[in-house]
Amino acid sequence: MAVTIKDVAKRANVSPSTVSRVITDSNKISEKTKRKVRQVMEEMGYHINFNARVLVQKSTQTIGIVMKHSASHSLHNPFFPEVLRGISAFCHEKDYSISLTTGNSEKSIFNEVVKMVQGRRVDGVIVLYSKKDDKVVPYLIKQNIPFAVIGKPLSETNKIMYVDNDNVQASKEATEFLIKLGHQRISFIGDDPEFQVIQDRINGYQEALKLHELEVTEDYIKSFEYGTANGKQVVEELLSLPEKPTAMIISADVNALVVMKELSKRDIYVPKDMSIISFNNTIISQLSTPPMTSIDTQTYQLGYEASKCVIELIGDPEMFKRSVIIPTVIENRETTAIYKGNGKYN
Amino acid sequence: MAVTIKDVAKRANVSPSTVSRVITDSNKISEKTKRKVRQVMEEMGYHINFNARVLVQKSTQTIGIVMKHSASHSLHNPFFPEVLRGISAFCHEKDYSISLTTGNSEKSIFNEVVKMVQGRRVDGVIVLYSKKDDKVVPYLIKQNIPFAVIGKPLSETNKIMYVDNDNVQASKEATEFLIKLGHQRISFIGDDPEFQVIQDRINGYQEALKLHELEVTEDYIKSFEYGTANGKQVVEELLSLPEKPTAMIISADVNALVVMKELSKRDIYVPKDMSIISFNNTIISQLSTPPMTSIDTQTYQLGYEASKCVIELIGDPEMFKRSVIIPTVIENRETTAIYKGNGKYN
DNA sequence: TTGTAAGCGTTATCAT
DNA sequence: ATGATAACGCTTACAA
Repeated sequence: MAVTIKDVAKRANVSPSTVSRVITDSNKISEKTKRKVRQVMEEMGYHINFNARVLVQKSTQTIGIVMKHSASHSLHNPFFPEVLRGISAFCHEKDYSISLTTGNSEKSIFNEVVKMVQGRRVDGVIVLYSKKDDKVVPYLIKQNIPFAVIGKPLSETNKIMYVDNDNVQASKEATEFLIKLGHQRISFIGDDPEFQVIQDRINGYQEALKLHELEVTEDYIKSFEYGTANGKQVVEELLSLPEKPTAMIISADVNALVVMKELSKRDIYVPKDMSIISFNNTIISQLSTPPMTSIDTQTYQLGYEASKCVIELIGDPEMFKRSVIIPTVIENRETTAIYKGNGKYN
Repeated sequence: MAVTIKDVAKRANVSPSTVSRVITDSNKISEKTKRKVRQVMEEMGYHINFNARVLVQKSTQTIGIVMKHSASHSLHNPFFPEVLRGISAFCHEKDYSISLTTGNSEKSIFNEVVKMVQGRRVDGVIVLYSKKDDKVVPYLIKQNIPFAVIGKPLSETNKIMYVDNDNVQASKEATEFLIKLGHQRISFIGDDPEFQVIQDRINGYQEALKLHELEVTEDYIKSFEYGTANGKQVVEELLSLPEKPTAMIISADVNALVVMKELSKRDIYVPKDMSIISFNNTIISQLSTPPMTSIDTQTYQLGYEASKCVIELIGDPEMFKRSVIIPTVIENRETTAIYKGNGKYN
């Protein structure tokens, strides 16, 4: 059996409460006693039992991270490690631990969240997505537990702390970037359209088109998820259109890579025949051939700010529910080119 | 204040222990009582306080995951999400939670491990690396807590559960694969040589060379870490050698990507002028241009088996300390070609 | 089958 | 500045 506070107390000839006070470095304990007790703790190899402390203090110093349904999905996307890195960094600064959901369906993840929250295993939660008809966020509101969302919540935005890019704006800028290069037939390829981030980006894309009096063609808006065969299909559909697009905005750089591969199979060269802008600017877009023009969403920062939000909220549950917008920047690399009308099919 | 077992007991006109027994679905409680108690729990919105249970049962149903020093390093490598996915999958099956280290130095990670273990926050631990002079593993042995290592431990292998590929063999096979294609000047590029996995792969590489009576040239053995400028330097050094290599084995596909980029800058074509085999077969090697010939280390499986090991070990701490070797397979893609002597510099 | 009561290892309150 | 004692919310002998 492990050494407890009582064992230490006995050996140091003090009471358990004194030992406890030494642990928290209370200023009501004399330096002399502190030294003595600390020495005994050292000798006996004492270490605090975290669970006992949690039970009485009701603070776990742990935050739970809720991934998208299908951890697999989340974990396949290089977005995840990067956001986790940001979360992790701030948690480390504040000495918080991180607990991860493991489920692979919406339902099992929801159950885990309930277990985390009701089981008092976490002091706060970060939800890594925002999705239509999602039950997690409403549940967290109801439970009144500190949480932050990465992405833009669909409702009650005033009651929710969230960290997001201005995806509408970012996508609008990406579109305008292409328009300024002379492109008129621009396609938008998302991943799962159920997530708000995709909706926002579609909106920004459409706004830009309208602003420049270009037609909004539903046929140009596609989506597929990495890992399915649909990448190929999407490319085929787009290329079989009578008016083929000359540029694409692709909402995740993994997907952009898939598209580029499919294009190259068909001898369509990027950026000569097709311009591409991807989102996220992960290592993938930096190292692809050719390196991608990509919207840097500053994923690390997204994570960092999110954990900052929750941890502050834990400290003051009544605090003003601010939301944080992380700026995006276009990394102009080599997958975008001026439209010259001399591409494969113009 | 949350609803406790006592509140439920009172309302259901039973004793707290009865409620407790209903929670654990004890077979000594009548169906009738169970139904009644469950209904009251439902009505009152009861949910178990996990920490209280942990305190008495001494089981947290949580495993801790120890990343390489610098979470950033770990998290930048697509190996990590994949191994986590495997760990996560088995943990989910067994209803275990996952807790992550957040530190970014060897020292801070070690402290976190101590906190996890001594603070009784985890029942077991998975160490995601094996490294010379690492303090974590010896500590875990000393504490006698169930743990598993992903990678080959440097000593006391009989006392340690570990899951690994046969990296010596895998690297040997990779080398022989290239030799059979006619290559004689083969370079090996690792990442951090402090990790055992790199040592093993270097050994396998050298074994193969010797077996085929090829010279082992120290100048051909290089290493660099992603994120540093050293990738460029390594390529430059290799290319300035009087006897330039015609093939490379690169110990992580992110690094391979960096090398390929540097080669392409110098108009050296893969595989025409240079053959490349990478390790890990992540999405990166699958989608690179050209797609890489890569050793699939079955990272997911590595994670899955590791969590299986710890969780079994938690169930039976005296169990035989087996080790699991996950087979590797060469994915033959387009970065390797027969050596024809007509490359850039032959 | 159910209840009583002790105990898990802390911290917090109230004395001293 | 320190000690005694009662929580915290649960499980588990032991008793009934």
